[in-house]
Amino acid sequence: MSSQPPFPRPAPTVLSDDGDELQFCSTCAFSHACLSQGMDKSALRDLHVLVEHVGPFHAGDTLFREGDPFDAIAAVRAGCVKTRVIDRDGREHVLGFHFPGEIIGLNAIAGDRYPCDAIALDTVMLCRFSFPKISVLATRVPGLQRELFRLLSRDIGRASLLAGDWSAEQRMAAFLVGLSRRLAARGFSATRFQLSMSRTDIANYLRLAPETVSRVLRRLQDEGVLAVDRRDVELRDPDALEALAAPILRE
Amino acid sequence: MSSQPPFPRPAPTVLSDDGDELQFCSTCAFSHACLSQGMDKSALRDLHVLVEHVGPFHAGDTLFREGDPFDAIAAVRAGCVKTRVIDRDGREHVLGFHFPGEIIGLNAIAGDRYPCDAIALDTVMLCRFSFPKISVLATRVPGLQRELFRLLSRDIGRASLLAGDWSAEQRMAAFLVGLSRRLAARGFSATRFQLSMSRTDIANYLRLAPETVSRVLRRLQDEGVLAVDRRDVELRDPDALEALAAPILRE
DNA sequence: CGGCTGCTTGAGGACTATCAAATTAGGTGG
DNA sequence: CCACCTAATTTGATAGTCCTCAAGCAGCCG
Repeated sequence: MSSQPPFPRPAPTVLSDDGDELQFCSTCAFSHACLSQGMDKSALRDLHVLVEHVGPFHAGDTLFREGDPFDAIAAVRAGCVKTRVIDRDGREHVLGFHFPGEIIGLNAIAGDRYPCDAIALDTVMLCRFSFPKISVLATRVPGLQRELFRLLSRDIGRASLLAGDWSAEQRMAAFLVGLSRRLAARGFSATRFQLSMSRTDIANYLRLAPETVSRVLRRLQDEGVLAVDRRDVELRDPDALEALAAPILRE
Repeated sequence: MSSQPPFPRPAPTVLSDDGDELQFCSTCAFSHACLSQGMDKSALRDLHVLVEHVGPFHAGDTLFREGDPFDAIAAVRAGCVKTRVIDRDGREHVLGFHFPGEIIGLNAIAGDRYPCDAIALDTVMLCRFSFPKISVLATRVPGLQRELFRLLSRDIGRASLLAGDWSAEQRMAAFLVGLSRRLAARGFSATRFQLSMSRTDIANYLRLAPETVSRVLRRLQDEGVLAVDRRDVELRDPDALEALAAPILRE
């Protein structure tokens, strides 16, 4: 699964234009946000016409690769996507993890090529939006333009969150609290969830050694804050975690 | 200069509509970029009508403050602007430094308030763009929308640059190389320039202790890479610096 | 069952922060 | 113009956090 074109089309994606289809895709949360930005039903219909549902992808599949020509952003509809770059020395740098409802590809707009790889960590479904088309639509639909500006702007702030010189424990806490909130916002449990990424990926993302991740998790478990069993996590004392993460999350 | 409203208006800013004014303001480089995105002269004129030239501000002046209602982005026309947040423990976190031609306030679009403070480090002049107005214009002028998307997207990538776990020497090299390039792009010398920010600000921005900044600068000077005299810097061996910074700048 | 990969645990060392103090620069008033 | 005061910067000594290296362990799949 390595040299397929970016966002390979599945079997011809014919979008039905009925209420069901609209309702279904609104689970991608992008439409919801657009609605709240003042888009009306007809504009929403225009938006859905230019959506392609792609997937499923499987763990390890590449969704797009650094250097691929940029032509689309995508909303994660199911699963978890890792974005990363490989530097000249062959070292990986994990940029982020993306869950259902979140958009990938926004950092590609500045250039004409994707600046990073996107890799499925489990079974992933996407909603693919042609960027040229959505741009044109955005000129007609102010609510859509506003939502795009909002998404882009929010990612600027997010990117600088982990940039501080926080302790390993604070980073881990912020990571877990962030995960918990994002999953909870999609209707999943806020206190019990699975880590779809490896310890190595977490470590890389948090700029820690894998050994440190392991040690911090053990410490938090010994303190009764967490219960960890392989990739299953239970937040036993969310308040304590929030307190640790507070300076990073700025609250 | 502490409790003035954000972007205080100077004496009534009447913009002449003649060629001179257009030419002058194009030094803010925003217009240049818009032109290259396919905007025509008449659109550019529309853009300039909604610009307010504000300033001068002086070192230490606050341009906007975290929590101020967001209504405008601004292009730095002269001087250097620091953006920062103060966390609950009263500790400062420098988010970035912004030079002529660069835009501040983009990270405020996601909310209705500025998420950080902006502070003049020396004598600063701004071009202020009402965001509601520029948004409306962007729906009519695709080139402007494209440029805004591009600026936002680029900042996402920039924000994650320094997030890695780089050594103090690498961070400092990347900082200096970045400064050199940005200044060179505006026609200033790429090898000799002034640091408009204090050591403490540099340290804070790079997530280092001020003492470490001092030591790294000395080391680089002893190695003949730099010549530092207070806030004057000369890059004596730009290639060596580039080599140090390469993994951070991804080249 | 054996190999493999991913995770955990332990010991030692490197880098940078912290603390303390000397030095220098800049601004102010005489 | 100079002396003084304050803040910024530099320098030195020490300590802490986290990385690196190395080995042991556990789940997963053929």
